[in-house]
Amino acid sequence: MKKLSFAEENYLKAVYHLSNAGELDVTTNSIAEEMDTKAASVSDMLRRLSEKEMVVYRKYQGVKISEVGKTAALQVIRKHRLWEVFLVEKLKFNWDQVHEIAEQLEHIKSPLLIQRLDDFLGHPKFDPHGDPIPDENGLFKEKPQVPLAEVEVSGDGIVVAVKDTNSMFLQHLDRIGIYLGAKTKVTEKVEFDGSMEILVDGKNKLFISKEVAENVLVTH
Amino acid sequence: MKKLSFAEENYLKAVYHLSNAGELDVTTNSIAEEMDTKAASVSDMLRRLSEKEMVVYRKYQGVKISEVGKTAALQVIRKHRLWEVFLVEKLKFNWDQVHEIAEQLEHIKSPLLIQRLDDFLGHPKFDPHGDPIPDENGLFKEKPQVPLAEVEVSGDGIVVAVKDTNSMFLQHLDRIGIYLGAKTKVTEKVEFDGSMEILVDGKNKLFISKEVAENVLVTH
DNA sequence: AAATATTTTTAGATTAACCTAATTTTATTT
DNA sequence: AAATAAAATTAGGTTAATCTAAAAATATTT
Repeated sequence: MKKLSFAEENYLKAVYHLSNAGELDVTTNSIAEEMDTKAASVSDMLRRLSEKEMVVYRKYQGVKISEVGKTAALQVIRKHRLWEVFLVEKLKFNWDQVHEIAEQLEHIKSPLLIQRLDDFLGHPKFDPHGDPIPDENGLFKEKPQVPLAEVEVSGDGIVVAVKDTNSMFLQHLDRIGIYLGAKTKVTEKVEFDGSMEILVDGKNKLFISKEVAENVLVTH
Repeated sequence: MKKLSFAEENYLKAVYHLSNAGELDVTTNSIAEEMDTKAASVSDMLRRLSEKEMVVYRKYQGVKISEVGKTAALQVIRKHRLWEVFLVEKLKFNWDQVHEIAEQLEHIKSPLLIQRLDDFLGHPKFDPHGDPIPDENGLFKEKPQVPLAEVEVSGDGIVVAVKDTNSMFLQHLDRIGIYLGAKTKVTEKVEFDGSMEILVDGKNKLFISKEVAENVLVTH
């Protein structure tokens, strides 16, 4: 596996994240939006990543990350998250200050460095945002997923799955603005009917019913 | 002062080093050799660095680093040396393993990161090879350093730096028992080949070649 | 199923950083 | 001081990564 450029690593990471760990196909436009570039640039890069067999690319049909690509993406993610731990635990940064710096540090190439850093940090399993840190083989434990209904008031979460997948329910989620990856904070819980008030992405206040709260799964 | 690319920073650093801290004019070929590129590439880059007023460039006459250029170079050198201290002191690397990794880390852009790293390391004044670490303003104190080769017979010294930092040389020093901080006494000098006999820490008698004697720097 | 809109790709430019080959300038010999 | 050698620059090309504008493919609406 020849080594990737910074740009290639960044695209791979974006594909990995948008595909929910490599499960779904990802569209050109969603990558362009995520990376703040133009669709034309994305098409170009996908062609190149495809030649290197990092993704499986069918024109006009979107991309899926390949097994090699997934391994490469996970190593970059591993480095990113280990550096974030370092910045918060050792250099006393706040968790909201570390992302930008880790975006740079994640591209440093030295397997030995990462091994030593991991040792130095005591083999942490989660980064300061609660995201799991893959090991040298790209394996990691997912945080347990809980229904929003079980989250305490003021508890944060990220929507990672839905229990019920019937389309009426999914359409309802679309309509009210709940989607995979959305950040949630429970702001109020109503005892008698199981409904709740939540804040989505720190800005959209929503009232959701017990039915919804029980079927939206978040990490916490 | 707009920010520089990795390549620009590397060229600036090379100019700074080759000019003996910005004193002398530097030739195109010497830069090409130092950086392992072609003279044509160097000319190209010098033109660009000159437009950015990082160097004073007169065609066919060589370059001198400008005041802004010197400041920029010193900040990169500061970062390089702080990261080297981190790698040796915290991550337990040997002094011959850190240069390559620090070459990458030195380009990370975040003044706050460097400030915090400096705090974390306890404001070291010298890197693992004995080279001084410039402060935020680019100032540093040099220890008066002389090559062992220039020390008189019966002259004492303490090893404070090495001129050559390639890892083969450093490993050789490790093997024969010369390290930063070692006390030296020149016991005999051989005229015809420049080799010498020294006593390390008052107990280990060593024969060292001219090459070694010229590349080990001591205070006296 | 046609028309329209949206998404994606291609075509063609641009910039940074490199290269080789040719040319120009400076230095060294004879 | 010519001739030759060495050093440096320019000319012109390449690659990665971007862009805008045009064309093509797919999706949606009427």
